[in-house]
Amino acid sequence: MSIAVADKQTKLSQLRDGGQRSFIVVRIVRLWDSIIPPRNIFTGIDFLAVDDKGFAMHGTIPAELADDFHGLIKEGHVYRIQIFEVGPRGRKTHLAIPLEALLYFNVSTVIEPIPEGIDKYPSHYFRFASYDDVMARNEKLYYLTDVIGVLTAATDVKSVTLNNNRGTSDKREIFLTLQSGQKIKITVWDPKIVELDITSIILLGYKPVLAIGGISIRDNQAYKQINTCSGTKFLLEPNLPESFDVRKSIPDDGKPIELLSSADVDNLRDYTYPDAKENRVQDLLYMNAATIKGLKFKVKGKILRFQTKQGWYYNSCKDCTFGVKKEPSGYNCPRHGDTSPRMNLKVSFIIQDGSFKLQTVVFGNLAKKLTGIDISNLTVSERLNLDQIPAIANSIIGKEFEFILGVSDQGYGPGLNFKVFYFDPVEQEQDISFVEKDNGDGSSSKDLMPHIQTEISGSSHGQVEKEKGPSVDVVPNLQTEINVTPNSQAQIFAEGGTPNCTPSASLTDAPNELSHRGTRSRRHGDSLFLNFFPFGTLLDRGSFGPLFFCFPTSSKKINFK
DNA sequence: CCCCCCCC
Repeated sequence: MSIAVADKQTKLSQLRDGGQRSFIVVRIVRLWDSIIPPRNIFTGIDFLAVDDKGFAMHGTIPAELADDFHGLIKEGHVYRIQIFEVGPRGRKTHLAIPLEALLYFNVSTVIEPIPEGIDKYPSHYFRFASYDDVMARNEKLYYLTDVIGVLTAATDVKSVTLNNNRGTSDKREIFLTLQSGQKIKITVWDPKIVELDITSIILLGYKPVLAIGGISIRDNQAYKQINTCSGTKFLLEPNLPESFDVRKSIPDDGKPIELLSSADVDNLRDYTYPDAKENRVQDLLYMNAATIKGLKFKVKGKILRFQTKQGWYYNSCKDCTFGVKKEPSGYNCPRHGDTSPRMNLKVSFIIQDGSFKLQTVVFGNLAKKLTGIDISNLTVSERLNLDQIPAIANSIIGKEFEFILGVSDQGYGPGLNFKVFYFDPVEQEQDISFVEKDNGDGSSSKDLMPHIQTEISGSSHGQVEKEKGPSVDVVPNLQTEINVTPNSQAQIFAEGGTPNCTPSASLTDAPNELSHRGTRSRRHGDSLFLNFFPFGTLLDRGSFGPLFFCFPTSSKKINFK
């Protein structure tokens, strides 16, 4: 096979929009099938390419050409690429880096591996965001976010029912402590769940440093929803300067990652409402409901009494929490159509701090935890007694709690009504408290990092922000790659370990790597996980049991504050 | 084909 020789090489930073006459030489540092959830639509093969100047570009191989190039391009390898196009993408979203111009393969593109003399090509490219960066970002940003931190905890896998009859999707929450000491919760969606092999990570026996490239951040009302997407890449114990910074700030405590119950985490708003402002009951009374909509507040108060004039439960759809009423045709849910009703707790109560009082409402499972009311255990007469709350609830009268509150439009009548998003009993003796470090600027790593990309001047794509320098790993092949082959769960390679611990042993070598195109056929090994860790039994506890426990040996009480 | 829950 003979390949026409383009006359000259161009560096990525010099590329202009349009068809390219010259060739480029780049390392493919990330490579993924771009798949849009929840219907798993395959839009093409995307990649992140870096040249020997440390300049990065997002590239894409259109879906029609994917089969032609699939076997020719592998993550971690360096290629000479000739005859391609440069330009923006129609839908500007989920790009790996803040650069609007992409590399586009076309039917004439020629790609040749460069086997030697490739040490100058960085093995990784990250632009790690600080906690404050993460909190400032949302779906308006067209590019994805990279983070690095210590992986401290993970939940079991839970199936989520999507809106608008779009089926279900599996998720697992993981918790990352960033260098500043602040924690973020990241939702890992199927099929990324198998790429972060939690079983193997537990077996490490310590909490590892984890770099994550390409997560998307959304504002979901007041809290940050941080999701994986098809472009997300996990790197365990990466050989990066930032790894050392993170480890220096967050020393190894010698314990494996914690396993949390997804049900509990869904009610844990310390993570999902990190911006909740501390306030007194008194402060909230002077606020304007219209202007604080969506905001969350952290307040302390005692439970004065219940308000049961409008009952302590409502009837909801059996499959969701929409309220349903009896119609001539039966019960009808806007989401699930014909349904049957079930009782759902909706408990209104007054909290007091000094002489100031606040009307609040708490729903569902959170209400069950707060009040101790278990609807399935009630007698018929208790259920029928709409204006008298079951006696067990009275045990919390007079008790003090810290609440996460937000204005509710589901309250009782006009005026300020607050919905409870989370509560935590205020106890005399605190057991173990997580000590949050003050939030420094988290930028010490910046000084150690080469600023290659930002030093490039006269780039034709002036969009690269000066926010952070790139993190460039110039020592390839030393970091542990997470093995993504579904049936090799127990394999995690140690630093500098096995010979197949090379970038090429990553995503593209998994035999069924492309099998999820347009399908939902892939299953992960969750049943194995659940067999190992019987969450249901361990976590079936009273209202105020330990929030978390550490598998497998200890069952300590931890207050996340 | 176009980026997933978290409602009441």
